Amino acid sequence: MNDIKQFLRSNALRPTKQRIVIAGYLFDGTDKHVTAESLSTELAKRKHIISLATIYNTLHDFYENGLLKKLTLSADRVYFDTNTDDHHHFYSEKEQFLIDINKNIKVNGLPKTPKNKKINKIEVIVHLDK
Amino acid sequence: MNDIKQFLRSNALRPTKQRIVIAGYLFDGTDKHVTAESLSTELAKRKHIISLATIYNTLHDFYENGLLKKLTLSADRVYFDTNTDDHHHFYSEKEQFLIDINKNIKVNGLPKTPKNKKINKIEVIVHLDK
DNA sequence: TATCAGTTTAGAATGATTCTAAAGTGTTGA
DNA sequence: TCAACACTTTAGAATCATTCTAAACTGATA
Repeated sequence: MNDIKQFLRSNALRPTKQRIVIAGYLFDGTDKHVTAESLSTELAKRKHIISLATIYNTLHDFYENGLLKKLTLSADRVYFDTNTDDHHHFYSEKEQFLIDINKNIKVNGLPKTPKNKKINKIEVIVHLDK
Repeated sequence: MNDIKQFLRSNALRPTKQRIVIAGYLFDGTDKHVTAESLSTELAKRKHIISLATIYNTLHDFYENGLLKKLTLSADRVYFDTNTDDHHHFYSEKEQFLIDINKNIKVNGLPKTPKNKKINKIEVIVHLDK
């Protein structure tokens, strides 16, 4: 609890009740993939009712501070990943199935980066099913 | 024109005025990336006013028939690619910058596919800038 | 050429996300 | 300790890409 407060402060985020609850859930030591909706549902189960607006705000605040990764898996919703290490994903849109690939993947044969551009990240998505 | 009709028929798509115009634009021999919106704008420039609903319908019809690839680049809109070969992309969300990587990319070190699943496709997105 | 299934379309509906502006709350300095 | 203020939260409205609806239209076929 105080760890969480410190953790938020150290990321220049005021430790409000809501952020403490959300951070407590997200950063409990196990990797998680969430959407605004799934996070809301999960917190509601735990009797923490936080407005969707705040959930969106908080996910973005955490993302802006590098505490979450944003995943681009399908065009209909945004996923956030608590595992911020370089890693990739197996994904089945049909089944909303999403698992980390933590093994060291190598992408070989990339052409040179376009002029005046820098690579921000390389995302490998292994789509399952169709 | 008759080629286009034949082309559509051979894909079990009735060659309507609208589909002929859209196919004529999309499959003119140069690779293209479009969204429903950009396609609509591009056709309007050519004095072809086609309803957005039809543009969405047609893009999906073409996609379902394997004439287009669907790209998952950002969560706010769907991109379609006339290049249906296996290939990947450089992408800058900020600049709406999108180019094909046609070189033979190899992804090494993938773990084994989850039980009872089959890989549909592997998508590599090289994100530029942030 | 009449018929009908397949298409197109305007406009409404949907659903994720963002915005607004008013009320609430950490933080800080005295 | 507390006043004051900047930062947050929130309900509800707004936005925007996309899908749906159901009525009008049009290729294909006999």
